[in-house]
Amino acid sequence: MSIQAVARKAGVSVATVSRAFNFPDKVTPATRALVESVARELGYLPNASARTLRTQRSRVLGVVLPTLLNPTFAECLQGIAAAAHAAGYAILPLTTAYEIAQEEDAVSRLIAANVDGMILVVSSPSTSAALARLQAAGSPYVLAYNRHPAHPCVSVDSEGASADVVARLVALGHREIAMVSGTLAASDRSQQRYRGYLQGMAAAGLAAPPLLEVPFVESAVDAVSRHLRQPQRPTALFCSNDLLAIRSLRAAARAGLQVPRDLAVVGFDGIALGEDLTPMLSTVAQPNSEIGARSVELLVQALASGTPLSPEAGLLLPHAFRTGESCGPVPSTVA
Amino acid sequence: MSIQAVARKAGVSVATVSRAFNFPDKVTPATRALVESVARELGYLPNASARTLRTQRSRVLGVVLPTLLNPTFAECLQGIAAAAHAAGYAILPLTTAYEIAQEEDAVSRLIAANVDGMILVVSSPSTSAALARLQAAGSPYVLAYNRHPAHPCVSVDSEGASADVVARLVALGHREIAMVSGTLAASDRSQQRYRGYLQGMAAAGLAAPPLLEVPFVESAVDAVSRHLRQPQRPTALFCSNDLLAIRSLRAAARAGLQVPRDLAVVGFDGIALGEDLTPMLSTVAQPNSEIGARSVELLVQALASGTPLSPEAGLLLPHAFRTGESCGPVPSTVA
DNA sequence: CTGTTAGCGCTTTCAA
DNA sequence: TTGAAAGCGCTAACAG
Repeated sequence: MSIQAVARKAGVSVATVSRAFNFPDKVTPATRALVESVARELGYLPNASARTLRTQRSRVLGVVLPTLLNPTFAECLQGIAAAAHAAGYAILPLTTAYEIAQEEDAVSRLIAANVDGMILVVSSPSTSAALARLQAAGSPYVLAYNRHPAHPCVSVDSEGASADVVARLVALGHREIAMVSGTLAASDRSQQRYRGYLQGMAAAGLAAPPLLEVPFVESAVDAVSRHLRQPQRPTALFCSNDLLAIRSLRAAARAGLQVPRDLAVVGFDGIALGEDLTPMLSTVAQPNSEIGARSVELLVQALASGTPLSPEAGLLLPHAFRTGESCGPVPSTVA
Repeated sequence: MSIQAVARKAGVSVATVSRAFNFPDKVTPATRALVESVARELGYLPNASARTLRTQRSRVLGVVLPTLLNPTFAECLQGIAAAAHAAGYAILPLTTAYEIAQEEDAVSRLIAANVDGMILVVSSPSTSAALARLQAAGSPYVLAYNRHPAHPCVSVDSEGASADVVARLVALGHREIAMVSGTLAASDRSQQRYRGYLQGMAAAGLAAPPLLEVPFVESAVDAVSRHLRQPQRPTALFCSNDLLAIRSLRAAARAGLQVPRDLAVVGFDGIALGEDLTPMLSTVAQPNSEIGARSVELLVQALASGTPLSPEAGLLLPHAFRTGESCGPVPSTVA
């Protein structure tokens, strides 16, 4: 079903049909009505590939995310999809499984797909070849969750938030506060969060125990519960993300510890599911959906104005400490 | 960066460049090497829109899902993406938020995007206008999770699995088994699961209490906990999906009930996160990723052979009862 | 206000 | 084995 068929059946030229769709007020109401009715009758839908080829604009935004299996990114994508739709853009999401090689591949595929711009969550902005390629191609983009002075980013102050978490735990009487993280090298977020933790500990005059780095998330429960069985176990666990926090909750149970009575657990991300757990997860809630939406807005705005996005255009969105039930005062017997 | 530029720089015709990429053995090794090196040098990437326009094939598969906020579908999409990639296809996922109008809209957009085929999870196959439109357009498609004799579907035996859950609960001594479900009308899966539950109850000679239908998932905890505070409360809850089961776990705690000591809770879906909860969720585990992957395979196969997919080509994949910790025998004081 | 036409980048006959 | 050229469906000058 092509524009030709519609034109023929309506007895007008293809240009008129095109105008009727793209610039409704450049044709007489009568023609427009005629074209519209014929189009509907024929079930005509403009061919996106042809339009893209001709206009050099696809009205598609590429999205590069680590994984959709972490609800954080699923929530973010939700926000991206909604905002993009509202702005008249479609999205093309690709996942990288936290692998650098896949980041590059994703960017290539998106360029080949003629996306007008991209929103990406990369592992590490400073070392990303994918970003270099993007900049070289002059393709507009925004980083989400990442934070780097040389790129436009939409994120929260992970470092500050993490330091704040430590301060809260300290205020609750905790002094043995350990941090649990996934592979530090896998994401700049975890590095920032760890840095914030160290700052918080230093600010409280506390010595930070070694980071409990859990390379394979699958084995997190084992690793953490083993750690919790040690005699000088921490009284509080600050986890680099909510998925890890959930596993830590399980690790605590496995080690015979009751949360929050025997152990405080705090996460980071603010996934919706955390609110449904028992105990409800205490966490640093990021506005995941909004991070996505604002990224889109920034990008769309840049696309409309033709101005490339400068790093200064980036946004630092507010986070909130979500007071759940997995975090309480240190037991007096220990304190 | 177009094929023209590569051709010019390599001193060959565009046809040769095209062949070097699409039919490497239709050009001499020397020409191929030349073309490849020039292309790499120039950073040439074939323009997908142009190719699609010319060949009438996009090598893109459309995907229509209710939401990515339910890990079930995120896991499924993961499987779809992997299988599609392996088969040389890209995917274009769209979510409908369980709204019929959005299903139609999604199908339209995917048709306009020239997808070669679609995988969809619809609300109800028998009443879906989106499916009717698809069939009219002659576009190949597979339904995932849905089950209907008139369409090719990849799913599990929800009904049988649900009846089996009831049988297991009965074997554990439960007689007061209630079912918790989202809006029944919103999905054929919940209807099948409810039907299976009723069958299971009937088979055990038990009277089924009224279905506890929770229209708004947000209020599930309130609704269920209220239900659990009634004097003649059930001793076991069969939840139509894992998200509801997680909320029921919370509702139980809210009602002062300990799981599984005072109440058994069983879910349906088998989301990965269920295994990390405490208590670990007992559930009917569907092979979510495989459901996606097999759907792709079916579709790709049909695309390759040019044969339209018949309803009989559908697949019924095996499910497994995942024995977690949220489900145990009925306490002797009650039995 | 409407029509004619060139051409976006690519693949694919058809000839050489 | 390679090249010339048509044309996929659409939009945007330009002309009328």
